[in-house]
Amino acid sequence: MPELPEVETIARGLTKAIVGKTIERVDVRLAKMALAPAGVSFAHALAGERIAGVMRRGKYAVIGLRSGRRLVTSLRMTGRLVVQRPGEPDFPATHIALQFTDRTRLNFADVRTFGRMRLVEPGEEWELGLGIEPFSSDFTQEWFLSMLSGRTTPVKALLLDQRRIAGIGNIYACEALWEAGIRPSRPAKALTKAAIHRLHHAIIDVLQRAVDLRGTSIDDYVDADGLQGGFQNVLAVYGRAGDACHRCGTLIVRTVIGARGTWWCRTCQR
DNA sequence: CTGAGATCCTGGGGGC
DNA sequence: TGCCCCCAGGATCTCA
Repeated sequence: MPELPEVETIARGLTKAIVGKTIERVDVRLAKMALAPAGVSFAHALAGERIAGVMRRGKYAVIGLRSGRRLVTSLRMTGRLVVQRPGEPDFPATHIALQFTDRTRLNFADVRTFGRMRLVEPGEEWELGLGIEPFSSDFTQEWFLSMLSGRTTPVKALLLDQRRIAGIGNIYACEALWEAGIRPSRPAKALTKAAIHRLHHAIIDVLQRAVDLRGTSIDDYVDADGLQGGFQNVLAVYGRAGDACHRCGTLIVRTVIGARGTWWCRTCQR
């Protein structure tokens, strides 16, 4: 599932690969994945546009266009944005293909077809309700403390809520809670100030280490060049049910919180 | 405001 | 070994 580190890696790769290129035509093979504008106008609106830059916001990849419009892409679970060179076959399950004038293509592929692209007009607010960036100066210990305070919700569910913090998904929520030594089901208001500070630090640390390793490739994720990340090799808990905790040797367990698989250590996370 | 549940899909895993 | 069935999972919406 592409989360902040994966989308950041994709955005950086796309910056190198497609900035300055001009879109010649767009093939929308699965209409529902081009959310707006609906119908053929999506492809028509993009034809002739030039790529100005690529950035990330939360788990969204934002492709900036010379006109000031932005192509906002949500990858959901299995979406991929991969650049194809001339002569290379389309990536499997490509549902939207941006063909550039130099014959390279940007393929938006998604086996489960949950991903979406949306063309946003200049000045149009698309990120209303999206929470703060973990790497921004807004993500302070004080803000985090007040966000968690008084809530009976399991702390893990709050980490996954994109309206509060943008970019954390299931993998990095599990990993950060392990690093901070906090039980994922713990009601947020039951955390000590010291624990909240540890978690704040762990979130930034885990996300930064994952960005440095170009993301986590478990099932589907690959970067803009089709390459896998490296963080799957250093995961502490995610997907490790039955394996020994790196810290204490206790076997990692999998439980369900908020309908999400949750991996953690019963000994070091309290 | 908050939480629960449904929805969308399909590859892959589990069960028999 | 082979086949069928079930279901995870992010964002969004509805409902209590």
